[in-house]
Amino acid sequence: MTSTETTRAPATRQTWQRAAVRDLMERTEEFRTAQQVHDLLRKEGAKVGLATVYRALQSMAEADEVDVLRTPEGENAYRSCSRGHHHHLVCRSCGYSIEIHPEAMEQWARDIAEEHGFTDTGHELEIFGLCRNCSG
Amino acid sequence: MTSTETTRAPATRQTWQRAAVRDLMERTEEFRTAQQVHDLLRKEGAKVGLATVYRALQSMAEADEVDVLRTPEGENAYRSCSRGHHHHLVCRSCGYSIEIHPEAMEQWARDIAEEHGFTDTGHELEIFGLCRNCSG
DNA sequence: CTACTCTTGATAATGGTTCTCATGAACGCA
DNA sequence: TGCGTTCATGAGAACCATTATCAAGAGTAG
Repeated sequence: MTSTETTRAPATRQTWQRAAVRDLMERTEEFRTAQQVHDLLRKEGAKVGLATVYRALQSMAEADEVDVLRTPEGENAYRSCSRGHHHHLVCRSCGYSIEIHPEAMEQWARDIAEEHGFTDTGHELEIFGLCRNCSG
Repeated sequence: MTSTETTRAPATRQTWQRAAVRDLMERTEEFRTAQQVHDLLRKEGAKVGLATVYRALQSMAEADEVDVLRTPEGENAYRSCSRGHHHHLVCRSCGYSIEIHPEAMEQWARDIAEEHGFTDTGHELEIFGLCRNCSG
């Protein structure tokens, strides 16, 4: 908070690696794990380190540029998403997913929590199933 | 695969280790990880192996005797619970939790999924917050 | 009691994620 | 444009929860 206008947040540095990760994420519809992203980038010829992919996805998640989802296997999966809080309907076979915005459920969750004296609440909801393609 | 009527399900054998785990779980209200259960048992003087605790909790989860919950840190937490499908309201500070039975939400989740052509759906919902004690 | 088989448990292996740290690249500034 | 500071990178090690291994021990049926 100095008087000069140099008070900008450290602002993550712009590297081609981060750009590559962002670009890849914006080109795909499905959830991808860090390792998958890493593999895909290597296949495209981008020699990006695994740790870097992890870091990039992490900071993108913090910036709400991608959504994080913990798979039943315990891996973190990421997908580029619209801003704001929302949830997903995910195909457990192919990973195809749809964003859902359950305002009613959100309100209900808050109410339930408050009824029991809980504060500072958040929630996580995932609906899994088989999409039309995979169930046919 | 003999022809004799020995085809009964193996029926988990009754050991004091499994009994100890079950007993401990029934005495607690909060979610516990396998490692916590293991530590607690050792403190009580029960020399139970870690792998055994994992196995016991796993089979109890399959039998719906305990609920499984994946913590944000990626660990599995277990808590004895009533039978049937339900969700939890969990204090992120002390682990105190309340079962919730959101029939309305369940129906809504099914509807959303079907609307998008998804079949064989399931869902996971956890509401986290601070309980009265921890937020005071 | 015996025999058979499942369970146990110490330890190794697994696998996703994070840490380490030397090297290299970005950015601010002149 | 050149310099220096500082942050990002990446290869590999470390971490840590969980699972597999397998010999030894305990349950159970007969």
